Amino acid sequence: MGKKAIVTSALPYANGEIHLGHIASTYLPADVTNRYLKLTGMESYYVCASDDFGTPILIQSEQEGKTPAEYVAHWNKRALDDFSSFNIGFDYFYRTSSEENISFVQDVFKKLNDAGHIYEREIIQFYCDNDKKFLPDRYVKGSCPHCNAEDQYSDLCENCGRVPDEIVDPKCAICGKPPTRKKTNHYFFKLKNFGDSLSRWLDENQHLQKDVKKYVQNWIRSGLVDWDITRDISWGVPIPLDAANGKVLYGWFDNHLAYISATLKFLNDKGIDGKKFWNTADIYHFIGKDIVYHHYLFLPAMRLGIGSEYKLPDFIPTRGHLTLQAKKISKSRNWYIGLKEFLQYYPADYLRYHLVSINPYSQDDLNFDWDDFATRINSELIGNLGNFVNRALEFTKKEFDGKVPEYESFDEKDAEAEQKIRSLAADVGDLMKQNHLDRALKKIMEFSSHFNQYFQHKEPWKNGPGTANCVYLSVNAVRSISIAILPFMPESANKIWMQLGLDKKISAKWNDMSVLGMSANHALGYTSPLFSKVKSKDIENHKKRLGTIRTR
RNA sequence: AGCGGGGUGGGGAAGCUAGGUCAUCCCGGCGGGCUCAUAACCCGCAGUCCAGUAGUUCAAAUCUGCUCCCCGCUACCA
Repeated sequence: MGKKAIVTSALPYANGEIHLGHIASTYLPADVTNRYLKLTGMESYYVCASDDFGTPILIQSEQEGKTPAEYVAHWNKRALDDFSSFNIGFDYFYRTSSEENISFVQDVFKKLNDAGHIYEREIIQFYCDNDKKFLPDRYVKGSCPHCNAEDQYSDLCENCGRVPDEIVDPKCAICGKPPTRKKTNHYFFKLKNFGDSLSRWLDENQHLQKDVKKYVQNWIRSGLVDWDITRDISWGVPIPLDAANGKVLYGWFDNHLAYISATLKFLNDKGIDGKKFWNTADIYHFIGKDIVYHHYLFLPAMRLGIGSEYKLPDFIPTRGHLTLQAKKISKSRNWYIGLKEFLQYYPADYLRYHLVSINPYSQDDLNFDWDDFATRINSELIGNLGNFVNRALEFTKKEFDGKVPEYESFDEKDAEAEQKIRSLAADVGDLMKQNHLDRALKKIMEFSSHFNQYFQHKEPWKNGPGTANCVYLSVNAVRSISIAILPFMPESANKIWMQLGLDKKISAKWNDMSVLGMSANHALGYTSPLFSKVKSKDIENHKKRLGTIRTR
């Protein structure tokens, strides 16, 4: 690991609210990682942006009678508000429709074009005379030529799972009228040119997940297809060629370039050489498994295509999708939970705790279950961690006037407890470095559990010999917990810090959690339980809301 | 159809990439303890021999083959 890092996560598409699925696979893991990296003393920045362009946004904004720019401005702000209330701590949140990104993208396009990686070809596209629009695949519906299922998108039949070569009885998805076919000139990116170099990059990068690599290598082996990067619409980055005649670039050509352009804007404004920083930093792109292709093929190919002027990613942590009550998330069936809604019920840290603990470092899907949520919060977060923090601090208040006692010589159990503190930073840190955030969090819970046992066995309430040691070590363990959970549950971490009578915000670094930093006679602050329990009656209500159509 | 991932005590999950020290963790059940702590916490017990089958091996949940059953993905769709 170097000293600098840039952390990004998949860009939220600016046409809807953030829900639990978004944060579970990308934003939360990225945020936890960024906070961890900062805590270890690295200069790490978490940069993100709203993804503003594309046909769905154009059509939706028209239907709402807004300009696309107004429309995306609304969702950009809404996304940032929601993320902020969930303590996703972006260092910078920008947008793909920014001037900086547009000119950066056009510059990349020109460079790729000059290097011979772009060519022009005439293709036939569906065109709707009624809506006066070319219709990309998602906007044509019809019957599947393989299984005859009706009302299928022309790019994928949901019934048989195959990709139709030629959809039967095509209809415009917007107005329902049959489209015509029209010739149009499109620009293509020669992805074929990059098969070997992509394959080599995948082999050489030791940080990428093995299963994802295998998946992508299979794809390369079966032959890459050149990539159509053109859209015949008005809302996008204009292709910087006279002959392009107002055509724009496909959203997936421009959006990931905002990782770079937003970073440059942010760092240059701070007076840092952004390009130099980028090329000497560890680059992390956190994504969900749905966009593996874009990040393991298109994105690196484009960076290779401009001579690796900006380095390729070191880490592309890829995680699975979230299901709700074991069923796929679906907005139209109201089978989803908006982030904003969730935060009206429970504190951000509850969700952060739960989502990290059920989220492995793999492409496996993870399931959000309301009962499981309640159990985990009540028995683990509160019963184990919250209880230990509270009992240790309360006991000190009651029996030692709120002051950390002087310790005496340690017995075997004390020595073992001290050792747990000494090794915590390394134990948890090892897992963090490997991106195993779920296991790291479990390690912290094990630590807390050990101290519950320790406290129980020492029976300090009987005020026998060794009581002072028990309290001294327990209060120190609370301090360790506070630092350790900072990346995961920043609010609770700082709350504990204050209860310990330290500053308002944690100033310690990661390794400080393995130091006995609470010395004798230090006075604790105001203490109170950190969490309150999740009630089963509320859980039942939350479950009922799923799947029912809400009126607003 | 192709590719990928799974099937572990009543429920939910680890472990399996480096085979033995593995049967672990949480919930639930039963019994006990403690009373500092949010009826929290601690201790103990019952229950699986790790989908099935055939192998490799001194040794397999962990490797290989086959069978059955689940699930996900499939390029311009974020």
